[in-house]
Amino acid sequence: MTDEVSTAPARTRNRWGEGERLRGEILAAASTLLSGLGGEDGLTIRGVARAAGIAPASIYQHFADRAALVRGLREHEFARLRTLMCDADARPPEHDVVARVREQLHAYCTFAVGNPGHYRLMLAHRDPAAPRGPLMDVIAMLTEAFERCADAGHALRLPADRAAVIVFVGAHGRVALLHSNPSERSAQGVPDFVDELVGLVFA
Amino acid sequence: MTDEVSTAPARTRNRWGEGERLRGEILAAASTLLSGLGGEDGLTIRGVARAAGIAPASIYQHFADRAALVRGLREHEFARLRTLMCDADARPPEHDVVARVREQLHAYCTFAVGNPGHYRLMLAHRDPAAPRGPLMDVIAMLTEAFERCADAGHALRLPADRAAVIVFVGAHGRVALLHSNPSERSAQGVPDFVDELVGLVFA
DNA sequence: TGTACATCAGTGAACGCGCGTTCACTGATGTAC
DNA sequence: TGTACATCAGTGAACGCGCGTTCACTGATGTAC
Repeated sequence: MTDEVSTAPARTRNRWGEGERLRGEILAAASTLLSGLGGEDGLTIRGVARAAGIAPASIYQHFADRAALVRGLREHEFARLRTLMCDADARPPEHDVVARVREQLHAYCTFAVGNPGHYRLMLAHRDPAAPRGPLMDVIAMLTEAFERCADAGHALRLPADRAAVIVFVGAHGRVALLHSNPSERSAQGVPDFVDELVGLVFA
Repeated sequence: MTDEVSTAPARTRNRWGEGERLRGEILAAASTLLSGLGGEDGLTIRGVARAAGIAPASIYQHFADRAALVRGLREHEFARLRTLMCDADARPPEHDVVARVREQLHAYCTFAVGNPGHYRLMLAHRDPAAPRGPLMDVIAMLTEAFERCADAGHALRLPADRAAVIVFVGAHGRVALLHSNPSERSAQGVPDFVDELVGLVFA
């Protein structure tokens, strides 16, 4: 049993004008912490401070309170997800529109499966200010992708926006179920499920 | 602002041999409490005791610890859900097998939409002892219902068990999304979504 | 029928803990003159 | 170039709080004789 305190080896402070760097380190530490956690709970100011090797009080120079920290982390992770999905969309040949929608969804699922804590945080949070928030971006990306499919002659059984919602919701359900049941180690079932679902929306 | 302590008006204790009744009262109080909550967190021993009008220590006569209380509540709610789904299945004329599968799903969604806290508790919990737990019962019911449809000549685009999983996962995803986004007040979207989904699995 | 005792339902007070947050501080690094 | 001062990054110690859990208890109700 190692002493966790002693493993943090006297962090050297940032130089003048580089105080903002700690903000990034705090988010990184919180992100790491979240990986070993089920969700937002357990993500405490003190815990993040421990993980970052700083004093709890130091966090308040960059985040007004715990809620602000969680908000910051949430935006941070949404940005990451968007990047992953864009990359995935660009991976197949441009004309293979069906492969592109599949890749987007697989990227989404890979992120969700690989980062349960982050995923929960991103979806479970309620922000009265931003009603649907960044999730709409994801659905919009999928809607566009399905529209491209329809334009390319791949007939849909529903309007593109409905198809996007159905597939997104299905993927979310599948992942959420996987997360709520860790004994189901076969994350492999997820892409298969998604492909099955995508198959259903095409005529 | 009323004093919450004074509103609990000197509970009269149960009579000899009726000590088990308090167990039910505790579960009922916890259930009520959960209705006003997002999930398991905030469901505290002390909070439940307050809601039930008893001393925190009294809970330990019926539940070994907080985990046992949560477990008890969970089983309690799963039993409720199963009953609702069975009732729903029996509502349409027996030969209308498609209506019966729809009704089951609507019952499921109605419960989930109307009881966010309970629903989260039921799905989010991890019990290494019972790998998939009572959720499998639900999926088994749906599989049976789809098999009845297939037998009655309503052709499926997938095997009955896959159809059940797809539809269940989709419904779960839809509900989970509704819960994570309380500004979406139109719970009406849920049954429509489910019907859309059911429509997709039939040829 | 009394009466001593066992059993039951439930409690009050205390414990140690980790939490979020505040506040006055320390010491290094930059700037003005 | 020195030196006084401002600014920065970050801290240590303390606060009050609600939590889970324990333990010795209280008082009512049943049972044995």
